[in-house]
Amino acid sequence: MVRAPFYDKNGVKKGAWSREEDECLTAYIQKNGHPNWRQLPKLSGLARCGKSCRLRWLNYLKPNLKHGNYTREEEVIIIKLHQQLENKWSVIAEKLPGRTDHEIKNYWHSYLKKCSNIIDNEYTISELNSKSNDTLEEIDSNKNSVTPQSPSSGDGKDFGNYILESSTLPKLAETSTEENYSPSSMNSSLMEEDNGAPWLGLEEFEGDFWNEPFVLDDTHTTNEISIDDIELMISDYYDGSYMFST
DNA sequence: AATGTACGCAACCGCGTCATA
DNA sequence: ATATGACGCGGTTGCGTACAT
Repeated sequence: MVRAPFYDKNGVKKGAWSREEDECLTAYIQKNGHPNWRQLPKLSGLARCGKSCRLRWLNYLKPNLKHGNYTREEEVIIIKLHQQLENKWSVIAEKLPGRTDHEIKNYWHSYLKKCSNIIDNEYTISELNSKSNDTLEEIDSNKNSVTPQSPSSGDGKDFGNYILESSTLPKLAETSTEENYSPSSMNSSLMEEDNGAPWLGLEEFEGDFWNEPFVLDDTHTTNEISIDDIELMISDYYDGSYMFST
């Protein structure tokens, strides 16, 4: 799924990271931190460029990162923030604990972009929050014409099996071999339990997310964030008075 | 069963911004 | 005030997987 490892003309390794490299990088950073990414490969003994090390650490090795299993709340937040902020992924990521701009960006391009077309700027965040079921059924019928697909199932076609077959953690547990290993397994003990099910299969998806008034569910997010918070954050962002913080 | 196609994940690349000398 | 280096962000690309034909 990822690029095969190779060495460039300068002897710098590119492509997929091995387990040994991940362990080396993790151990070094946990011991020494990362005051200088450019020097880090030399000091840690990795044949990578600093940029690559930084990317690997921030997006995959850093503790407490969540992978996959986006909650509905997270998805709606991403869609609505993107509607207002466009491609400011780092800003959006700050409001989703455990998510990285990189992952959100990928998720957007692979899946949410399609969902956002359904809402398509017709509803404000507050409107989404207060829609009656009748009105949301209208959105639902529009949604059916778009036929969104599963984001994490490899090919996006087995949507109905999303939770059963592509839920990230169980899958990683099964495939954490030398060849298919994922660093997420290394961090599993550090990751908070992910209760959130993005969709409960196709049938429940159709009758749940799109038919129920949007209510942020605190059980799925570590940072409490309300609809009002989002709108305030967006308006403050544009007038320069909002300081994004975690 | 073999081949083609679509898609997602993970990595790389280029450029803008910031800090420092 | 300017030059340089490092970092961070957003866009793009490559490859593996799964479904369709």
